[in-house]
Amino acid sequence: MEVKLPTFDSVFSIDCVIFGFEAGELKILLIERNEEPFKDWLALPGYIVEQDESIDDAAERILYELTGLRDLHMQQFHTFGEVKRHPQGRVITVAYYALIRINGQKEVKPVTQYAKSAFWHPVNDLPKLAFDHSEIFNTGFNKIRRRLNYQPIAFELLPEKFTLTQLQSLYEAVLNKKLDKRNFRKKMLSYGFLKELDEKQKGVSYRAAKLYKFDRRKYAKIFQNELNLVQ
Amino acid sequence: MEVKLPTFDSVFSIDCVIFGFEAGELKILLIERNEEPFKDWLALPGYIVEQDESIDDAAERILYELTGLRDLHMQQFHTFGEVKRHPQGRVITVAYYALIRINGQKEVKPVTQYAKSAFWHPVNDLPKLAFDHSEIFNTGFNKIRRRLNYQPIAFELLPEKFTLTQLQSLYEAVLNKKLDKRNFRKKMLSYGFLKELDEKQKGVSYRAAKLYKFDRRKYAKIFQNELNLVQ
DNA sequence: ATTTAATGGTGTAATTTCGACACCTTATAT
DNA sequence: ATATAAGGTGTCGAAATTACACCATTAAAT
Repeated sequence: MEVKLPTFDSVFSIDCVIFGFEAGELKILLIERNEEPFKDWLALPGYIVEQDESIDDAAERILYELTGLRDLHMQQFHTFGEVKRHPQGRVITVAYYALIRINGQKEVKPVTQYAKSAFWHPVNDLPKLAFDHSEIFNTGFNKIRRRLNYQPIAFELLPEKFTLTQLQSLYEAVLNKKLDKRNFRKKMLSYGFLKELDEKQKGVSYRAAKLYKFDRRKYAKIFQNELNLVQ
Repeated sequence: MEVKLPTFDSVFSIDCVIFGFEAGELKILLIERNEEPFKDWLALPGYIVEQDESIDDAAERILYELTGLRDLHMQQFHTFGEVKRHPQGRVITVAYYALIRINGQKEVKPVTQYAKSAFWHPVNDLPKLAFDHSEIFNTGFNKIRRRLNYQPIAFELLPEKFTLTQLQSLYEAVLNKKLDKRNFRKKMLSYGFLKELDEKQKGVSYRAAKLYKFDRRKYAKIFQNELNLVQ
């Protein structure tokens, strides 16, 4: 049985591609839709912008309502405006991304009923998503893959204290290629924005690695703008 | 006397930052507005997206109507969605840029009455623009400045046949720094996508320079993606 | 015919960066 | 004590980058 739904005119919406890194894998946040169209499908967290909020504010609000996550540093990356991208009417959507630390984050959980659930899903094995969300994801993934090379975004995905091996495996996951351990360490340390801590990794059944911290102040001092972080 | 104007609800618009290069200077296309608000102000070419056209199509149409230019390769670069950015209501605008050859282009001239005139203006000396168009311009300028380093966009701004000095002065104008002549030539030629022609510059009162052409095919063969074009 | 003015066009050497490559060390579990 | 698993480290050749200065060519002016 098909449900007949009202159509509407011009609407702005926001869709979010939220990246996280866990167990050596890059993941994104998906929701299970609880509304037509595409009820029960998996989708990117997204919803409609209100009249009296900026799109940046809307992005924060919508992500919170659908996942319970707050205060992420979201960044707009592309606007999708094909006429038929939404079956019910003209919806132009501004896509945002954010990078977050999965560990230490409480469980993600929708606050509204528009979504049944929210969860992390590896980027390597994504199902078909609602609307044009697969395309939105691909565009966003390409953006951060490139940005990884000239902006220090990796550190937003790692815990505050991390090992060089973790950092390297994050680069390898995003760029999808193996990097040389010695060259990677040499280069990363040469920038001078990694602060070596007096602490070591805990709870591993092998030699514990030194922990490092990203020193945002030093980074800002060294580079006004940006740099080539890898090869 | 103040004119009272109707307000409206959610509206999408497009604004265009069209770059050109002439007489060693980088320029953009401005229009003189013929409508409230900001009647008589200078502004970026821009207007409202129709219900039944994609934003990419709208960008092409609007640019044509306001400047008479057609078939440019326009690219979206950012969406501006502050609540108060338009005095009459909620207008979210998607900004596009394009790079074009000014020479050989017929004079730019609006086709509709929304604009009184359209003309090229050097980027170094821009007046205050209507709405948030100064901010839109700055964002766009930063984008192409970065893109110049890894994509062959310079050739869209130059005539089809150009000298190495012209190419260099374009890079200098966009990056706003002096480059070394010998190193610049060495590097550009080393890529292998510049085709040396059997022709020379004409009409100059000094030694004529060799002309070159950008070989798009070779470029595509050599680089699947992109590269660092300068230092 | 000669000179002047303006830009065209070219090479080398020192330095830095990149990339390939392998082994010993340390901590834990058994 | 031994096995296991990852941590951590240096060198050398190749390639890329940077700094740097002078002669050549053309047209215009004299």
